[in-house]
Amino acid sequence: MEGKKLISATDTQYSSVLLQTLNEQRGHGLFCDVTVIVEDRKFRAHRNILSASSTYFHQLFSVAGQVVELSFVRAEIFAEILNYIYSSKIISIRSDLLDELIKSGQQLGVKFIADLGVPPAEGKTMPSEVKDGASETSASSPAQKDAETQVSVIRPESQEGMDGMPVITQSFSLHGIEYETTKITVSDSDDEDDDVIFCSEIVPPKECTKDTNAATQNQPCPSPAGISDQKSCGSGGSPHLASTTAAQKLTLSASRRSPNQSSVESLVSAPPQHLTPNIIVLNKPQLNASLNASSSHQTHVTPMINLVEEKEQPSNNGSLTEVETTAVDDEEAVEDDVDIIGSSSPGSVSTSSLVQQPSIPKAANTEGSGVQKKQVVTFSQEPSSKPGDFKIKISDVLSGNNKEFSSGIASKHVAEGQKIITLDTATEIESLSTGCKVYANIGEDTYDIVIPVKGDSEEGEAKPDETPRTSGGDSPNKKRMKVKHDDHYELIVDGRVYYICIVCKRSYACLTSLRRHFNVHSWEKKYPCRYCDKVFPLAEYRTKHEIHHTGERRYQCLTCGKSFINYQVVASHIRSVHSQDPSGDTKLYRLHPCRSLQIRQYTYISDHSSSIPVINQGGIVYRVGTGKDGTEGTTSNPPAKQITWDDIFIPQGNEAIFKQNPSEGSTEFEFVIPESY
DNA sequence: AGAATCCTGCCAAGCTTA
DNA sequence: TAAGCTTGGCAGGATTCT
Repeated sequence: MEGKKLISATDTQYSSVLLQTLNEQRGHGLFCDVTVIVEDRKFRAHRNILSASSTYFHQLFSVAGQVVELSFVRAEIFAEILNYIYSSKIISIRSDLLDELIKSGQQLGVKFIADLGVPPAEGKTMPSEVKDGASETSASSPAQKDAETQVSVIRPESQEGMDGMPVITQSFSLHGIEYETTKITVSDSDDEDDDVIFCSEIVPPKECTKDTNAATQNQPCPSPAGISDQKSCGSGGSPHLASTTAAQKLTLSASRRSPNQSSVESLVSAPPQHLTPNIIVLNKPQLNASLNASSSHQTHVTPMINLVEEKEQPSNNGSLTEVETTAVDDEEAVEDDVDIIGSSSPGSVSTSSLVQQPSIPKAANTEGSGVQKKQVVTFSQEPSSKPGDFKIKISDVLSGNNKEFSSGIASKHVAEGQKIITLDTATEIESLSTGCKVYANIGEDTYDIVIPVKGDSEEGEAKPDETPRTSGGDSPNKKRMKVKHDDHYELIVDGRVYYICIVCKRSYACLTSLRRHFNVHSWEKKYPCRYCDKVFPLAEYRTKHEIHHTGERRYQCLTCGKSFINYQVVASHIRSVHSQDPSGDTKLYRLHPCRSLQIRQYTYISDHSSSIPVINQGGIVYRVGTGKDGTEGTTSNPPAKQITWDDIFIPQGNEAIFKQNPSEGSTEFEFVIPESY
């Protein structure tokens, strides 16, 4: 059959064209399905691309949602990395950024960039020849330090055979060159309509003082086999993909904290297998912070390693300094319905790790040294458990002696004693949460986790309210359940439930408080000042801020009649001038109604006049018909007549027109602050 | 030191859903 | 229509900034 031939054709341009097209799409935000938040910038991208280019993203996207936040890389650097990912080029990056770029590349598992850190043999100069070999030398010492130079780094296609090693072709001084050629300005689109899921991390990456083995970083589909390659970074709590063994990680996080790693326990990386983190390290939540009503952003590492879920490496824990764990079924260790992932240093990508938030109370800080303890937890799956419902039982928790904390070092709240959990972890937890992870304080600094009931996962994903009372309506598609509210964990301390922000680990007694707080992370809503460019994550912040623009003085001292801008000032005035306690039983000040902007968009001013003023988004006041003409309640259809605030605000004489002062009667509320953590 | 901002428990009012 | 949820204001304190 001589007539039949096999013909092959290769489009040599295809890959580059494809990449270019993708880059263009990225530039237009087209088909972007992930938003990476770095510092204040949002980068839209395609998760497929990122995951194919970065081992970090590969793991991260196994569990993360559509929005991830990176805290270990600067926006400027990430932009370069992203440009590389979408263009295969690094063009004219300033050499003084090279170190950082390389480091970030390592952390993100972008092989090419990470390999730039392989020190050239000559050290200082940027050789134009191909570097080679996956040297294991320190990545932290990339040679170039000249801040005045820029370096163009390209990787000629002809170098394919070089196994991906970067080729630095030029080194020259071009300080003035703008590197915008390939820079794509990703629109900071506020895709609030996106089903945005926030994934954040507050843990600064640990320095990887040792080198990461560049040659092994690029594992698009990391497998356990690749894990060991990262061990070299262990001492530094290595960044990306550091898949050290559990023991290593624990040892790391426990015993070694890089100085710059404020507050944080290193995160344990998840196993490469998607959706199945082997290890979960839970740091002590910030319960103490909020419970102590003070949060200071202090660095410290609370020593807690509270829980480790480990898989297939049971033997590793033998050397643990802090925790011993037994393996637990890893199924759903990170529930896939949790789209909010606290992603820490890259190593923790796919874990549902809890990270010590940066703002750790001083108390927690100091206590660190003292609280460190071994904790032995074992997990058992109760027979009655539903699949996926893992109970954690404490077989032994070294009882910490709180008294030790009262030593000088110990902070206030520590001195006052930590609350020690007394509940039966498994049972109480089970009764309290169905939709989210639950932690229980199982020791003075140790919290436990219960994996969400798998059976509920279907609907649990959309279940906003995890409280058990959501009895009825199991319809998975309840409109009401629209939002994924996996923004918190529940922490049970002595039977009391606290809501722990999944991102920063702050604890809240009220879920609403947490929800409100969470916008600080997600920025799902923004509250811009109408007078300046500032934007606030909470409406109240904006309101208070705007007061400074308007100069409005709503707080009036009843004793002398002076008006002040806020409570603090009037309270201070009352204390200092009148030597009285403003928070006492008798009202010593009057709060006049807000004159400017505090009327909700959807509220009316309950005036009896024929028309009702309404504030629209811009703070403009309109009148709308009172009738049931359908327009009421909506501010979106601004009716004709515009009025001013003075039209609706009656500059009171002295009689409090607004008796309504929610604070009245609310000031006596007893804040049950759970012990003095 | 004072101002500005942030934090968090609580509340009330409006909105949504069953 | 009731219950649950969302939103935003308030108190009172803490923290950060100037």
